[in-house]
Amino acid sequence: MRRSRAFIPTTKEAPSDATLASHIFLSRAGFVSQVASGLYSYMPLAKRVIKKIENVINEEMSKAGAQEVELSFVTPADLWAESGRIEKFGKELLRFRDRKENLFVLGPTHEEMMVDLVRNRITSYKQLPMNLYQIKTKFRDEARPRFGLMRGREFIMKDGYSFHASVEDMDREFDAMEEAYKKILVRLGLDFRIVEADSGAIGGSGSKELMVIAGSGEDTIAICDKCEYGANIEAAVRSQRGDIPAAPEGAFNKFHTPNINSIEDLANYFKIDPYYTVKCVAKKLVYEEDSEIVLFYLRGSDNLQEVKAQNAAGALDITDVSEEELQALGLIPGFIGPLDQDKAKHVMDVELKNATSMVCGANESDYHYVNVDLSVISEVAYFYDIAEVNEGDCCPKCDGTLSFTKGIEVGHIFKLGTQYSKALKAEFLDENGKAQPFVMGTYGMGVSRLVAAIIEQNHDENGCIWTKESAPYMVNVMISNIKDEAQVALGEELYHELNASGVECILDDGKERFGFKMKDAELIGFPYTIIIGKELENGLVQIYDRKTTQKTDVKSDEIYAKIMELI
RNA sequence: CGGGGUGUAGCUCAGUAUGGUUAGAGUACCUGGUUUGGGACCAGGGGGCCGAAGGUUCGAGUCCUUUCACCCCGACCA
Repeated sequence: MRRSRAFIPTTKEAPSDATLASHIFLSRAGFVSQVASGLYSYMPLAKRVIKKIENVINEEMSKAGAQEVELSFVTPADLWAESGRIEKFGKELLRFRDRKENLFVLGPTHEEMMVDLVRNRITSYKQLPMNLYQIKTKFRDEARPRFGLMRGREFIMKDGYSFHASVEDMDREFDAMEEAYKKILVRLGLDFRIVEADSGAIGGSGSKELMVIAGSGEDTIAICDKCEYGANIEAAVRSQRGDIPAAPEGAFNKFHTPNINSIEDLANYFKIDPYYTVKCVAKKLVYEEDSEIVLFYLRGSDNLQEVKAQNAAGALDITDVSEEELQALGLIPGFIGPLDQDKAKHVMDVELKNATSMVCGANESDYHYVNVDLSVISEVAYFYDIAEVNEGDCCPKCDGTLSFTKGIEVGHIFKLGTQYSKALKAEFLDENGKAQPFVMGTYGMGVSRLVAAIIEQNHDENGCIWTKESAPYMVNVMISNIKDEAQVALGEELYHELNASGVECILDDGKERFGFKMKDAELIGFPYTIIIGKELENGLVQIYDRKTTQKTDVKSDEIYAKIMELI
């Protein structure tokens, strides 16, 4: 492609609302253009990158034995009613009626559609397993789209669904998909981590997220410094703490603790480690029909993980509670404790089971109990892992230490089980001629989000730095002075040679000056730019490596061989 | 969905408190010239229903009402 003919509208300034590097650079370099909230048009460069990513996905899916299909974007609302998700998905589902007044939704994900496709077509265990996927535009009417391509309403996603005769076979496929996804991200040149995730309300026996490591990521993940363990903070667990502080001594007693109503004050007052205090976090749990206040108890050194808390209570939602609401129940904020207390439901963190030498609220203003032995209630209390892991905690898989990092969720794989096949009555006959619902797995990967994630991880102050497998063009042949005939001649020759060799390249034949062309090349982020400039008089050209920003002199008659070697 | 903000040239923004020539700048674009290794310079030029609708007024980008869009914080996000 000739730069002079290409539709690559680069700009010096970014849209005022762009804050993320990917949003700024993809806009400035002429990859995308916003048309409405969460809606973007892809210009030629972006389209090329998307195709690159799709190719990698297609190749790896093909190797893994998955088959590509394409389901209609507009999906009948009936199917969503059948699975019950039309309610659950709520306003994110964009609904509309056709001229015959039939209700449709724009597909935000395609479980129902895929199950509908295979039901009554795959009818025997002999036809299983089956893995079908598509790469397609999705639409979710997000309450608040943001961050450019990272969280749009319309986005491109690869979504795959596998069908199995047994849980064991689904597990096997799940592992195979994890491997395939790993290969895709490795090929795209990304630094990522596969982490354990909260399965959420959708259920299923397990799920993992593929996180691209980037400071701008919206998810916090805990990773081990020694082994492969990694988990979303919502799901992260830890092993027993190694360096347990010395326990305070003394006998059970009730102490006057005037105005001591925070963990910090309490620990200071008794000169003990917060580890030996009991923290109470009150939350309102919302269920389908009603809601209630639940008290969550943890060690003072820990914080409540709300997703875990919500799961522990089996609730749909978890919200904050005001002091007034607590007082209305007869609870005294700052002095709530688990002993002799039945005003609200309790959930105790597993670490409190049989804990001794604890200080906790006495459910009486300005009083705490000390040296409490919680084994007295360990038989009857409800224990659940509700603590959020802290940085420095012990890895649950080895003796390493956990640390936090931010990640961008670019993939999510789920063990769905029979949830959808049961709801939609998608069954096959097993060896015994008995009807069974399909055991399913589902595997998603955000294609347009990957475009943004690549840039989040690979950019500098001057612009994009595309990885080799994702670059819209591998080589930019830059003629620095279009009026110099020798430069033009070599540029044209090289351009034709590279094209003939199947190298994707741009010939920068514009009339701009050197500095402008360099800034442009850096902004767009071609992995290599061949600078044909004034050194040509001495028989030299340069190769500019976008990643290292190094310029290397190469003899002009060796440049073709050299660049072919690099790419 | 709650709270806040902004809509003026392709883009980034002045101008709006106090209504009054022909609505501005930078950048981008076009023409001519100079320049040619880090977004260059000079001269000339095109480009606007001042988000939309209604109202007040002799007169509205500016005041009033309604409405739409976009953005930010939060909630939400199989």
